[in-house]
Amino acid sequence: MATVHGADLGENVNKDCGSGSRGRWLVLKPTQQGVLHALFQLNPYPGIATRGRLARELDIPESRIQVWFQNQCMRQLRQS
Amino acid sequence: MATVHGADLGENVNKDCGSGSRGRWLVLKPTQQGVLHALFQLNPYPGIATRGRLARELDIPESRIQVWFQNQCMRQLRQS
DNA sequence: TTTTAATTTAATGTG
DNA sequence: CACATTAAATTAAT
Repeated sequence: MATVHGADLGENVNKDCGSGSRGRWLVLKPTQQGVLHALFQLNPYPGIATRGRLARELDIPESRIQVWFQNQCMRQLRQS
Repeated sequence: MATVHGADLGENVNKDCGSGSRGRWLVLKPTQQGVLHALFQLNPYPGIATRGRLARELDIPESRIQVWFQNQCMRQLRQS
């Protein structure tokens, strides 16, 4: 077995996100993705206030909200 | 990277699937995945007739139908 | 924006 | 057809 991706990241694959039922590393649940996607269509560039509220509502750190919106912008652009 | 299976996968990354607007290699569309998943729940082991009909309905080769069902079986088992 | 790393999925090969 | 494994793609995060 060739460990192609054998990166020694140790235990950095967080075990629980808070609401995460499956602790893979960091995966948003379909429900959370749905909310994020819906809000993205309304406003691709939410302010800190909106992000904070959303973070509390989805029970995930604001950092991830911000990252998700950034990645979503890139994804939308690369679709074309 | 040891190419253990000296298979000629070099240029086998099809450029256009026909129904796919983005011909990367071969990705089933959510619609097709939905149909396959639904049928899998009804019958995980469809015969050649059912596979053929499904292949024509989804407009994809029967081979891929068969492979998908095999992989789906594995996935269901590995869930636990 | 680019890259890295983890996960998933389509496909191949073997028993 | 079950099973292991590879290659390509997706996605979260730096």
